[in-house]
Amino acid sequence: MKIYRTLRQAFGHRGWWPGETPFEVMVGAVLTQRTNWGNVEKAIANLRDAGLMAPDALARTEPERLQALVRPAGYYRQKTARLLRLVTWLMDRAGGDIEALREVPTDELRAELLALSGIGPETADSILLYAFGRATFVVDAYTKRIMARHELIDSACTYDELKDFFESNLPADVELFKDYHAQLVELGKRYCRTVPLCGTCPLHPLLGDPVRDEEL
DNA sequence: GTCCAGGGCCTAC
DNA sequence: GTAGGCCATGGA
Repeated sequence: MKIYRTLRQAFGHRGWWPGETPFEVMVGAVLTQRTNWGNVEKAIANLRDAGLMAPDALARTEPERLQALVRPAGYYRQKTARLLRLVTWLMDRAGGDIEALREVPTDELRAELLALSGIGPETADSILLYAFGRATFVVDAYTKRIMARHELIDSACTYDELKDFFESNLPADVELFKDYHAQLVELGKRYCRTVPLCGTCPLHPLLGDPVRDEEL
């Protein structure tokens, strides 16, 4: 927990995923794919203003209308199709009620989400962690970049390998996983965009001190 | 004007 | 199995 403690000390608790409801978090997870969050917020506001931030209403919306609302988030044709598939799944599976999925095992839900075209590992795990409250670690571009730059992982490792690396070396705690991922994104945004290895990065002082798996 | 964001899919070798 | 192209908008 050395890395986590260091980040948390630097940035404070983040907890993080903007969204008024679990359903909005789920929608945001699709809209934010390869997209700046500022653009996602515009699309979310459009959906909210149109009264479509609810599973049943969204599922019944015409694709053409949805495309116009989702447009600011980019890739709007793809994202419209992805949102409709996701919300249709939620309606079919649980009548649109995320709470009703409470008894379903996480692995099962993950497999069902991944089976939807347009929902890959990161989007599925974001939904599981931040919308469904499951202890699933989310790996994103920042996570991989940060871990590789600090030579904690092989830069060629896969999504699942990196996810397992975190999950097998941390207690399976939802709040910890949420905040840890948020911390890594914050670090990535501030220090890990262009500079290969930045001396002012809060993790920098740890480098002389070999970081072992259990010190994640 | 150029770069690129909290991915994922499809196609070619 | 993996590299490369494609999807699209808006802010720096």
